[in-house]
Amino acid sequence: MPAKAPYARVKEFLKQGLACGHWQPGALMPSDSELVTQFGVSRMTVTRALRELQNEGLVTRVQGLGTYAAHLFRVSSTLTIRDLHEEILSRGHRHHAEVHIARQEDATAAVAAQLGLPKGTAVFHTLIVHFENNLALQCEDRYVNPACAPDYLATDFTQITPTHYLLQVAPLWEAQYSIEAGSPSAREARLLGIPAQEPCLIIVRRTVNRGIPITMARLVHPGSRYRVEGAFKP
Amino acid sequence: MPAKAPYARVKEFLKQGLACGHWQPGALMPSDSELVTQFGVSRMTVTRALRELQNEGLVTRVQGLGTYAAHLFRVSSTLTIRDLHEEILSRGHRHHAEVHIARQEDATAAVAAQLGLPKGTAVFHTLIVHFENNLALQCEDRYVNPACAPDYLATDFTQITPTHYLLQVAPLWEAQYSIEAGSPSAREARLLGIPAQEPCLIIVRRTVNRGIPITMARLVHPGSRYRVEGAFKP
DNA sequence: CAGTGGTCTAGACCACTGA
DNA sequence: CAGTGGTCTAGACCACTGA
Repeated sequence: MPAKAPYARVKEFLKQGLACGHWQPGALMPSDSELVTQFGVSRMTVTRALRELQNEGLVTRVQGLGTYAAHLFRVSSTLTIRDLHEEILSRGHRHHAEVHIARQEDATAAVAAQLGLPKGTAVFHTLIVHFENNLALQCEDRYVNPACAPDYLATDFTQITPTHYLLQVAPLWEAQYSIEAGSPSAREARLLGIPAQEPCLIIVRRTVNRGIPITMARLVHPGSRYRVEGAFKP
Repeated sequence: MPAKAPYARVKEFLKQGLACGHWQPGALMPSDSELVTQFGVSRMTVTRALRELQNEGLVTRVQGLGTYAAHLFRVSSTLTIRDLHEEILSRGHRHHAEVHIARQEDATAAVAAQLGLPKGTAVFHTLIVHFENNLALQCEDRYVNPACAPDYLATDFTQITPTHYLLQVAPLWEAQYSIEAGSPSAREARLLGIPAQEPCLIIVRRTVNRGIPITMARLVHPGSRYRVEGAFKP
């Protein structure tokens, strides 16, 4: 096992001090030059340790003032959103999809606004139900900006998920999403094969690439069959 | 406006190339030394740009081989979990809390297992309902490891939320959580003042500090009044 | 003014990979 | 072996803050 890198030792030292409360939130922490002296390393090394702590939200650095222990009232975590097909396969289960709608439509006012297009513009619309071991897991109602993916409707969605296809067409994404609990629409309940009053986990996601809206999707999951999990670490 | 820093220019250049598909996922990207030559900067500067792209999951670097465009099939995002009190105040609304339970109990087998304690150990239990402008927003059912917060029950929970208090006692957290849709229990429905069949967003969170479990909480929110939002960027 | 963090340079040594 | 990324050093100049 190789010795720990100096920047990692500095980082570890500071992290320990924060964890044991040696520096309370808001407290002034050692300056760069103090750490240089204390650890006998160059300033670049100290800087790297502190920049990583800053990126992790553990410290706040202010030019001219110093480095402060962060107020951890906002804890951020990494939530991984995966392609459903891949997620199901990784559990060792079978995935298949039923395509109920795959056509071009004139955008309603709401859809047009979300995709940044004039009302009435032709957009692609798909409605697909995804199954894990023959149990309905997700009803995916999606609109796509044709300018971003002109061949979208030529895809065989029983083989390739829209998410997978769109990631290939536009590899870099920005997105906003919301996660809420709600009731399925009558059609969604029928397609998912669940009672109309079953609570569902509903994710609404809007995706943008280089400022151009690509797609928006409403993903409805039976509450008893799906949940989002995550972890956060300091 | 100050000129953009050199490391930021290198990073921007690479990000653009990835966004426009110039480097497809898995493709070999320019080496450190090529970028040094191309941009006329020192290697530390190039390294910083690439390390940040690596931390963002956009590239993969392998010693001896090179830098590769990442496969973006997993997109990770930052989900911010905030202290509810702060969250409500930041919307300019009023927050108040009703404390229904605040006592010591003998841990059931399930609670003991989650907190890493023997069954029957004394633990702290609170049940608090949080209101935003007099509308119930969250029913918080929480168990706390007394070893981590011996004075927990002395807190006035109408003034200080358990989250806020525990963040002060143990500032650095690790946690696992799950988010799901479900029905409230009969008691939760009564406390929240909602129909028993209203879909709820349920967050279960277990928190650990330096390997020692601190607390576990079941947070139940009326689906019509609360949702989790987030964004991800490459 | 002295002290702070933000950033950069021009070198260096190392472990690693594949030819 | 030449080329790759991982990391470090010892300096430097700058913008910024508060005394």
